Amino acid sequence: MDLCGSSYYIPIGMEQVATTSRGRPREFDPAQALAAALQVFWRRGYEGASISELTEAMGITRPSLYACFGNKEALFRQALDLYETEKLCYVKTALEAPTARGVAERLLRGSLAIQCSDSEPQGCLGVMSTIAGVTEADCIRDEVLKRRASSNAALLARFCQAQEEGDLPDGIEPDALACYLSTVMQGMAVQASGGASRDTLEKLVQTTLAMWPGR
Amino acid sequence: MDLCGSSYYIPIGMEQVATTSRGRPREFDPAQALAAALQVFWRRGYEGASISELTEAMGITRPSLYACFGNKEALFRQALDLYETEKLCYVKTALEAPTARGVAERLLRGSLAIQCSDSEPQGCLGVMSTIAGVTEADCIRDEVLKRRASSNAALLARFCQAQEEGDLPDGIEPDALACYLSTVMQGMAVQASGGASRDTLEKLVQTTLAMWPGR
DNA sequence: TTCATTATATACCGATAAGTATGAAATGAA
DNA sequence: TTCATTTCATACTTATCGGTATATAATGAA
Repeated sequence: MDLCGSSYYIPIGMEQVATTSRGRPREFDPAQALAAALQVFWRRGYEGASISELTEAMGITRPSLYACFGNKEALFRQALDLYETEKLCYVKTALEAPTARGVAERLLRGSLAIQCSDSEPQGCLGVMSTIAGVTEADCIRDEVLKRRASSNAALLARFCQAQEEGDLPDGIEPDALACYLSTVMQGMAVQASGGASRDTLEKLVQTTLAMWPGR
Repeated sequence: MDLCGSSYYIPIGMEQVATTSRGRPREFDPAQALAAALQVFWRRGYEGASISELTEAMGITRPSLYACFGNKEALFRQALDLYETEKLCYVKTALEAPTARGVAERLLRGSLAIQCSDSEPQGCLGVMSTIAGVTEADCIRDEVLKRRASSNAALLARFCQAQEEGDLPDGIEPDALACYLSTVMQGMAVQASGGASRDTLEKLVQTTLAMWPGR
């Protein structure tokens, strides 16, 4: 796979900036095409998204897709990257909340906001990609699980800090709480995928917070 | 589609019992074959399970599958029926617990037991089938959502009763609690699909119960 | 035995999947 | 202009999908 030349993603360690290309100029914007691909993966899942559907949504031809993004799997990874930076950025700020309960509230509300957008698919791309593809590309599943694990680690670290600050509910360990909160968020994604309304999920967030000891 | 004669599933309203057939006798046990099919659907999801994989696991040929079960979708529905009667039977007894908290505990533990079997796939067939197939056979998704809704209705009814008995946590409505509990169980299924260990899920159940007000 | 009936095995069908070969078109460099 | 380079458009490849046609084998009934 040759990703040199004027390819969109500049190989690591190339001293020569690849913005000035020599041959025929590309007629589409890779960033825009990738955003369109993300929407398709988000709606259909990895296996459910066919190359034909992707190219149509991206407004490019099949060989252009392969030349620019490598193959379906590589395209999906790049879509995942975009999803993380654009949609999961709320996680970082959520972890900066002053209390453990505040972290939970920000995470739940952030998750709600993504999954109930009127203009975007319902549900969570990550949850879809681990569940849907129990068979499929195992590497896809592993990739998503790896990213999820790193996110969980950050949450765990935050709750460890909370424990030191005496900020956790009685008798609950940081890892247990992190796992619990992740689970609720993943359950929320399942609800959203199933077509749950924004009101339903709003109420779900409220209920979860109501169950959280020590308002 | 002709399902008469000695077919396994006797058409409704046939006065003539179909157990005594006339032609060549079937060489496999439909119930056993269906159980094998369930395992495949459970591991792979509806779309992920190919007819070839199904027939191999069922130990029958392709035309036998179609003759006996109709088609892939009909086979899946029958597998769902089997899943409900064999794997989801714990729901019924769970609802008979004396307190709302007892209902939750039985549901969570029952769910745990299914999803952590050593001999069977991890995760929940129902959750897989709604998430995985956001694209795929919409009718499959709708079917599973319909069954889930009926199960949710039963849970809601039980929590309404609990409310009358003054058995609900303060300030929490029956529908909110039912939705919350369903969500946690669905999140558990996501965790299980992702390979979470039995210990992890045990702890998750404990944490969820610890969050439940009023021991 | 003869025949209608049902199940089996094999080989096939059209559709679609992911991925690619090939030649024309558009650029910068020489 | 000439040429190496890169993109684009069309058409193709191989594999697999769900589903079926067809012929043969095994049974009960007449």
